[in-house]
Amino acid sequence: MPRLARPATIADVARGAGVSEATVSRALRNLPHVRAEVRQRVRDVANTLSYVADPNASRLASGRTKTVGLVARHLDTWYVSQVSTGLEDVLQPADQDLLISALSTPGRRRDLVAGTTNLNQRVDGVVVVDAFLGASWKRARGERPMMIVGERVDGEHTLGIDDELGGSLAAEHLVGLGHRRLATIGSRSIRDRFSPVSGLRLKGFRRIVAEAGLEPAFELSGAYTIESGATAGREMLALPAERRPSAVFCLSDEMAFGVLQVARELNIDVPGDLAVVGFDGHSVAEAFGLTTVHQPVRDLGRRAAERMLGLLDDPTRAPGHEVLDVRLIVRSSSSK
Amino acid sequence: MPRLARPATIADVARGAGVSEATVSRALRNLPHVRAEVRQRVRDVANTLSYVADPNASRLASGRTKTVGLVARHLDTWYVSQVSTGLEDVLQPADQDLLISALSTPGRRRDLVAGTTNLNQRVDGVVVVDAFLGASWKRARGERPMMIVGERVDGEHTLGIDDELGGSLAAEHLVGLGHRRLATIGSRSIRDRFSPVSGLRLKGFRRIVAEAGLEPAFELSGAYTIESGATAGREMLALPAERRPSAVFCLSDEMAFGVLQVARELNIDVPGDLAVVGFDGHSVAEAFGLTTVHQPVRDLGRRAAERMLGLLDDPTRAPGHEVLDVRLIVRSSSSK
DNA sequence: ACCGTCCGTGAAAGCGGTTGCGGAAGGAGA
DNA sequence: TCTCCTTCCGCAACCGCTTTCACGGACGGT
Repeated sequence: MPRLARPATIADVARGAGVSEATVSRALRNLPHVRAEVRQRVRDVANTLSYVADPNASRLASGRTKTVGLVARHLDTWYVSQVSTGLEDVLQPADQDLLISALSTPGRRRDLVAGTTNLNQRVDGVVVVDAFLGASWKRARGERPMMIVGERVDGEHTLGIDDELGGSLAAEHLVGLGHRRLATIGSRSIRDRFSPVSGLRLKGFRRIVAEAGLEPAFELSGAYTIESGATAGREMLALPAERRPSAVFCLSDEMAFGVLQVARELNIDVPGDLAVVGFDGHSVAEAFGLTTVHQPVRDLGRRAAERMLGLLDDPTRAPGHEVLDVRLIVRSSSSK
Repeated sequence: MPRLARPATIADVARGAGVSEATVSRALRNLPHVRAEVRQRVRDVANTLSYVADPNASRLASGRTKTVGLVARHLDTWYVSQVSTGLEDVLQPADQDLLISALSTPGRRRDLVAGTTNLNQRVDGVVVVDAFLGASWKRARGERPMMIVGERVDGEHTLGIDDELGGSLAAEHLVGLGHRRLATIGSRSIRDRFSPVSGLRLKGFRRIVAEAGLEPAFELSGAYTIESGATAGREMLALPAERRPSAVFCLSDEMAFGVLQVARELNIDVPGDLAVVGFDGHSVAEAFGLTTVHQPVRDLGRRAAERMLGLLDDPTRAPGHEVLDVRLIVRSSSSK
């Protein structure tokens, strides 16, 4: 059977089943007011013609796109790729497309508003990840439902982890091991551009450290990349051994990888001379024995998709924040 | 100025500029047969109304979707995420959307045919990555242009690296270091499901090894994941030291990570007791000092997108295969 | 001057669905 | 038997844009 040059249209199905186009439309979408027998006949005809409604026509007519948009600063990070995989896990079975849009491409850098308005008429809802909302978020949302992953914003539909708890878990672990000279890498200030996530992780970390009567010896900034972790690590480890921290908490696993790299280069024993704790539960963390605060990133994506589907169904659903579990995974980078 | 509840339509612009809808359409798409003065006036009106053509209406009317599809077996691999980033690099400036579709979601597993037909009427062209084509590829392509990344298929538009050369680079390096007992991890047979890429890499490796009068001591299979690398590594390293290989070539960096993990667990010195070479140029390979055959994955994505744009412009363009460079990056996992 | 071109523009017919509205058929209640 | 609902289904009006075709006027050539 040769492929039809042009795919079948609803008119073909209607003709084949001896009903009107309207009835075909209703039958195939499981709308009421169609006799069971007719519905089945329409289905059969549609099947043999391998008819599928043209999504564009359908979108135009109904106004619904059956697509959700994902906007992120960067697409090539582990975190974003995990979230989008989680989204697909539930979106695909629900017959929803996923349209991905980065805020920064080599050429230009767009803000969140531009990024989401770019999605106008293309998506029914958007999930925002790894793109912290500035003052402009209200405009950004526009008319359609929006889910925010990784950040808590009151009055919005958000989803994330308890970052402060995560930071405290790392601190408890290191303090419990007897470390007194502690460092953090990630973000110097609570107010910088990586807030609020960094701020919360640091807050939790500092709280435990303070309760132990200590204070962090170093607080280095970092951009969550391997490279920036290495840079911070180099700065930190250039000090003479007695002034060096004995343990470092990196706000992302990738920065921790950078630190491990530098430690290896400088022949500094991990965990003997330096204990390292990361944050994320990156898929290669286990391979390198990195102790880390694990967050269920793929599950964040799944859950975000589920709630998005709910919102598409009923946009008036009350906003709220949902928290998924974090846990510390102890490996050889912090204790033998 | 409050946001309009309903976005402006082409009729609004036409009215505002005192021309017909047809002229607006032509003016805004830079088609000929519009007086410069009129074109500018239309642009201005469109701007103040912040009018953007509804993509669905436009797709329906023109038949072009301005979207390219990406199909892959899995979305959460480093390779795919790099390729898609490269695609976005050039697609976004060209005002093309990228629609991503996985062949395997938790629920179901679809074949390539189902995967691409799922994209029917949604995309103008599809790029296939990490999804080796079986006998069904002819049907899979359907009507629209298709770019294949990472595999060479005669008569198709393909793009990749010289996998055989890559394998030989790894072998030359290890043989040159004096290793005599060599192992490979990746794919036992040239005919298995990871062909043809694995087969070519192994072929290149074996050729050099044979030229040195040797033959691989072990050829273990692996599924390109960290986990499978660890499994193979455990099997290989369980042997007494004198029967163990002194060097291993992993067909992906992630498998190499698994091997490094096991080596660390077993206190086997790398590279002293075991040299490890990977393949890919994974972003964390440097952090862990992994010697690897680097392939320009993001560039593969960029180039694939460029050629796809060309194909969309002129689908009759002659098919062909294009090869990007690989190079060996020597790090501490193979030599001090 | 006359005619054939070419340019700029508008009218209108789709593209392939969705949906409000009304009519016909059939069953329930009086 | 006669209303009055339901239930099922078709008619036709969109949805917002693209594109073919026709037409008037300007222009160049003879």
